[in-house]
Amino acid sequence: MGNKSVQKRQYILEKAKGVFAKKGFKDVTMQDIIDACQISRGGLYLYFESTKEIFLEVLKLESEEADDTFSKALTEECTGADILALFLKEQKKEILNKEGDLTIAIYEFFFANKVPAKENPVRVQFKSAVKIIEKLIKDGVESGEFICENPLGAARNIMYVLEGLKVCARTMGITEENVNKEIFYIMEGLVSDS
Amino acid sequence: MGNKSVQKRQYILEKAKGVFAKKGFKDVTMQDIIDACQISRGGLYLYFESTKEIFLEVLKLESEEADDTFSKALTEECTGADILALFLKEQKKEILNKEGDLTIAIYEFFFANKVPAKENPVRVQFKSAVKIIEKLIKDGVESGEFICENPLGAARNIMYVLEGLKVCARTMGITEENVNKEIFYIMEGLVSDS
Amino acid sequence: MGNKSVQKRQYILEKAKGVFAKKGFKDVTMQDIIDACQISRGGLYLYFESTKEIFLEVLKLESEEADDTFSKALTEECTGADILALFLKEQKKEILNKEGDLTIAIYEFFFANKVPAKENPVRVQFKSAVKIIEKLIKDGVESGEFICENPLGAARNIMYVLEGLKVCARTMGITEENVNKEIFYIMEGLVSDS
Amino acid sequence: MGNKSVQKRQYILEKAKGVFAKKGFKDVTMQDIIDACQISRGGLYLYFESTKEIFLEVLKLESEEADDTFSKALTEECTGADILALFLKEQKKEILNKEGDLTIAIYEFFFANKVPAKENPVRVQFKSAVKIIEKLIKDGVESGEFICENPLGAARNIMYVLEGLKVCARTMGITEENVNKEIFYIMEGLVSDS
DNA sequence: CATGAATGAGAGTTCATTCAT
DNA sequence: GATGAATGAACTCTCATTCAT
Repeated sequence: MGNKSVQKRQYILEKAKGVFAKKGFKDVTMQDIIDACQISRGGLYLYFESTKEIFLEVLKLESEEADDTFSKALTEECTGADILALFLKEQKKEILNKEGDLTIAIYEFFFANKVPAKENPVRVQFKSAVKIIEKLIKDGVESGEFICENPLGAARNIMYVLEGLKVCARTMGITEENVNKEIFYIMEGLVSDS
Repeated sequence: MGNKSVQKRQYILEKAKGVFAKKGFKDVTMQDIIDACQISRGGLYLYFESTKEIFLEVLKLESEEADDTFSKALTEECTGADILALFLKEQKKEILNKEGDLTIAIYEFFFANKVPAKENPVRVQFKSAVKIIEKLIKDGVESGEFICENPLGAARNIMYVLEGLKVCARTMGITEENVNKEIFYIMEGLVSDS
Repeated sequence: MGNKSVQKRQYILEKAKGVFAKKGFKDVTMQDIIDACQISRGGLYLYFESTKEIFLEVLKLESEEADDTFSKALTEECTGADILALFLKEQKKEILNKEGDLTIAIYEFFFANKVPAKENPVRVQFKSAVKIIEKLIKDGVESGEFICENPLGAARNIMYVLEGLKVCARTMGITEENVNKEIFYIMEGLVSDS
Repeated sequence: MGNKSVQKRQYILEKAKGVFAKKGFKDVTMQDIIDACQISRGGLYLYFESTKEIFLEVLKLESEEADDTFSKALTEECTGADILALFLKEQKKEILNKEGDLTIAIYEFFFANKVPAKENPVRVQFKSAVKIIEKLIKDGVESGEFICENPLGAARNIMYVLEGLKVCARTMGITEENVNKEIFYIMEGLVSDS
């Protein structure tokens, strides 16, 4: 149902995003969102009927924004290596930004909610990132910046490392230096090959 | 507290482990553990006062067992490459074994409970694994099986990839083939270097 | 209040009647009636301020219609026995028609809402039915169709039996045969007297 | 589960019975029963999980008690006519006792909860009452106190009249005189037959 | 007149935690 | 030591009722 005021809906989703960023998924109650939005119980239920529904909507918004950011980056005049470096820098921020992004909430949610592969936004985003990185590496190889015999394998390796860093940052703690080292290791592997 | 019967304590921890493996951390209630152990409410509280405490004790047991397994493997007469392959095979099993190990519980727990680095068992285990892999690679290089200029970097890379695979397996689903490809990519990087 | 559009008022009452027939009285919410009428919340409150008020209005309409039906039957050229048989046949239908009439709603309503005897529509209808049946029996006696020393008593007995059948049909279930037997027992008592 | 203290269970059922007698079935909340019992929320849920379950248990108790009363009456040395008169007197009390018995609650409950015929306690009790009345009439006929060609029909007629009286008493109000008249009409039909 | 978003009281349910036995 | 009944805070969800537009 294309219910109620669109602005309020957006407003709720924004506030809810903040809550999920702060508390993950499982600990978030409708009450938390009510408090964050300063609205009434019934008011919230008018728009959404569970934290699950709200979370999925938040994710939808997020992925749209992410797509925009990515497209913008790609349209700018840069070499593959530049863009990859930029991408990794962004990822570094995300990896280290322990409170304030949805990573933990996403993990918690998808641990508990099995979603068919094709509709799984995490998977979709992962796969599209792999593809883009592969493309960037290929560009870099063509322009002579990179040396790489298996761009797809390298792209996947990069994505899994980033995912590993993200989860380690949130379970065991990680320093910026740790991340730098990994990124350096990755770039090194692409630049020289000996 | 050197409390009560040690056997019962162990018994509770074993049963609790099964519960955590099945339900993660956050969804586990004291009642779940009571049911699994077939003991009384008060009986459980006599030994532990929260799921958190129980979980940490379960982890302690786990890491001791893990250490044992590792040591045993290392004492056997094998080349570095063999042991690494064996290790990766074990990891593969763990990555794909989506239900029945503590991975999700561990993630959920450490997302929510920040533990000082040195006492953080996940971190401790991660670091020790890195060290061992580094050693194995060095051995492999010495024996001519591997070519690697930066064994520590490679070891860390491997561990982050494995962590990435583990978390991806539980959030977006992963096939055995996916894991095989990643492991192959890693081994390939160690064997050939061109 | 000679409020607003009379048509809309009637329209709401008709739709509401359907809702009460389906759900009884207590389970009906203003939302149910809103949905049935496809009008707005505020729109409904403009005409009625509670399900109670709506229900009483629905009953008023009903009893008017019932009176009409009865009068029509009485004006037709029939013997008392014929009309009584016709009346009982109608009652049989009502007794067995478990979903789709207001019986349950009426019971639920008047269980909870004590209404002064003279204004109580159920009572009014009951008493008028008794009077009519009494008249029919007297007619039947006069014409030699019936034998009955106490027409008023018989009329009351008939009405209580019918009421008993109605309530039993809705609490314990009743077959058509059960009803037939009772009606037969009643008619038998009027026809023969031995 | 043969849970917890039997006394407390009985205690709750007794108090709950009072609540149902006072408020019917649908209006009774768990809170009402909590208040009546002066126990905690969780305490109540320890024994019962819904008003429906509680109500069914209350009914069970009731029917056991009713059976006892009946048996006792039957074992006493009385003629059929005496016992029938006694039974009708009891029924009169029940019919007029508008607040304080479960009649309304029973109606409300079974309007909304269709129960398989054989398990339906209302039906069971109704049928057994019919049988007993039939027996009493037969006894009366044998001893010459009654004249009746169709004891079963008469018994059913009596039960439906009583049911009708009960429901009318609760929807439209009924005086003791009304009930007396009906009982007199019934007894009259059994004694004389002209 | 009419709309429907917004409110908040209140019902249902679950669980960590305590404590008398 | 061990038991499990009892407590009450916290959550989810629903609805009658109001009110700005």
